[in-house]
Amino acid sequence: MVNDKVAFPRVDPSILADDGDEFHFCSTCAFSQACMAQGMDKASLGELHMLVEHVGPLHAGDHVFRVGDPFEAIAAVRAGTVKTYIIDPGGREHVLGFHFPGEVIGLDGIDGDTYPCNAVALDTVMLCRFSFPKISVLAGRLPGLQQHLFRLLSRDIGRAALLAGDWTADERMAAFLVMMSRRLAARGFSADRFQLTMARTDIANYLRLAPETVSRVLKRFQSEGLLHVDRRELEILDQGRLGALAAPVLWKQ
Amino acid sequence: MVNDKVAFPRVDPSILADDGDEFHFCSTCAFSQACMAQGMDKASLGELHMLVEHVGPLHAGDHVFRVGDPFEAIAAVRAGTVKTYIIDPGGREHVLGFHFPGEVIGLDGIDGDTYPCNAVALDTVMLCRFSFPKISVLAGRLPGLQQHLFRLLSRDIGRAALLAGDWTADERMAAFLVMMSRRLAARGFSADRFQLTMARTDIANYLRLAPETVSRVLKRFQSEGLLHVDRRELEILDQGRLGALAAPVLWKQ
DNA sequence: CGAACACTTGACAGCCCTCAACGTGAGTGG
DNA sequence: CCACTCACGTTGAGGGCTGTCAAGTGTTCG
Repeated sequence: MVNDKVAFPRVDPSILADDGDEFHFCSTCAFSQACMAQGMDKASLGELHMLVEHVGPLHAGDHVFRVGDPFEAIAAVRAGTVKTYIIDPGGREHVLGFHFPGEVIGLDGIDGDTYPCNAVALDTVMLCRFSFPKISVLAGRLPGLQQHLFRLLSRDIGRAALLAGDWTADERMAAFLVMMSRRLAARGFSADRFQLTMARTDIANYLRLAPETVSRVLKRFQSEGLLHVDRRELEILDQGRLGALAAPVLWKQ
Repeated sequence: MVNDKVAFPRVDPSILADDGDEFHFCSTCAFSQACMAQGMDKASLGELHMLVEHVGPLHAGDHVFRVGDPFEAIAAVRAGTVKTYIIDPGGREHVLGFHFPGEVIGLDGIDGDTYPCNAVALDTVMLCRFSFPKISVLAGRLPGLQQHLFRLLSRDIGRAALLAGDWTADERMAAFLVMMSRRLAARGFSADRFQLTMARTDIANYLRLAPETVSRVLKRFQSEGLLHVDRRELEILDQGRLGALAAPVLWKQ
């Protein structure tokens, strides 16, 4: 059974992470990166910083928020992997996404007053939490921040395209691995060697495939020399061919 | 061959529609409805109104904007149907959505400085055009408007879910018809009788099915008494059963 | 009237899901 | 240290849905 602890509504401010402090954003933060790049001045960054709360560590199975929890904040993942998912009336789980360091969760709550999905830690997770009412007010005064929020939202609309097409199992799997590699590389992790922090069942659920199909495709990819996989340890051996397989799916990005 | 006229960048302000004027929003406008409902005051509405340009009429095949056009504005559909689509490197068309009166197009351009898709009129179309730089500045001063823009964006994230699942052809088709019925009904049109303003090929492309499958499913639905279809004229005879078929797809909405 | 296009109908095959059984590793308790 | 358990993952057989290919029908428009 999964851990029932819900971490988001009950922040423990005494537990702070080590690479961000009162005056420095963590180096991987989705907000500071984007804001800096867009020329937000130091004062603005400072104001943004006032809103942040460090949350964690959460452990595998801990929930960040659940369906129906009041929508109060969005959060950037600092470390670990967060899975967002919903349970349909038939009891089947639908995985909406995986969120790696530097990425933002909770955006889809903006349309309502409660979260529309569950978010659970897959391993040890650290978060930066931003109160949405406060960041919203601040966005009214800082055009750069408003623009950034618009962009984060708009970007998520496009990301869904990976799942929207009627791709084959091979194309879906290749695209999933390439995207994961790119997203991790963008935050300074290795593009060729990383952990599949989620279960095969989760990958299958995300890609709308059967778990058996995920197994078979991974095995065939390995036999074809595209990659080496041992349990959840993955090494991509041929980014070129894997990218070529994924190309029809990812041509927009 | 489709008409190559591109209407959006070259507005003809002399052509105005008849149910909205200098001082009144058209009754179906997505903005005025939402803003009123959220308690925006008359003065704010007036400011918003200053930004609007009426565009049209466009005719079937006219483009509202194309991939790569500079992103300058979003628009609300006042009359007719707009199809958004992209062409992949293989030359295949992917239909992203159909947009009926009262709905907004162009939102996915916010993430960049050009439109990421094409938008074409499927029949006679009237639009209300909002300059994005201007509405963006205004949003900084009017929290209600900013909130509304956030919600419009966030809502589109959810809408993609219709296509994301691994539904059967029957479920997809039923969900498509139910959604179309609901959206038209929300703007005052009949929920039971309406025109399929798009070609079978477009529906197939949108639902990621083969055109032949769309044909077969519609025929079977008719033989089962769910609906009556003659060319592009559609009548839903059994909303209950159609809704039941669509339920697995639409349970969130 | 002819051509182009949209749509329909039929035959067939392939991909992937389902069902079932088995293998494997981590954690637990004796 | 070992046996046990359980979840996770793998492997195999079979079938159904839907895409592809092909041909035919109907409609619109020049």
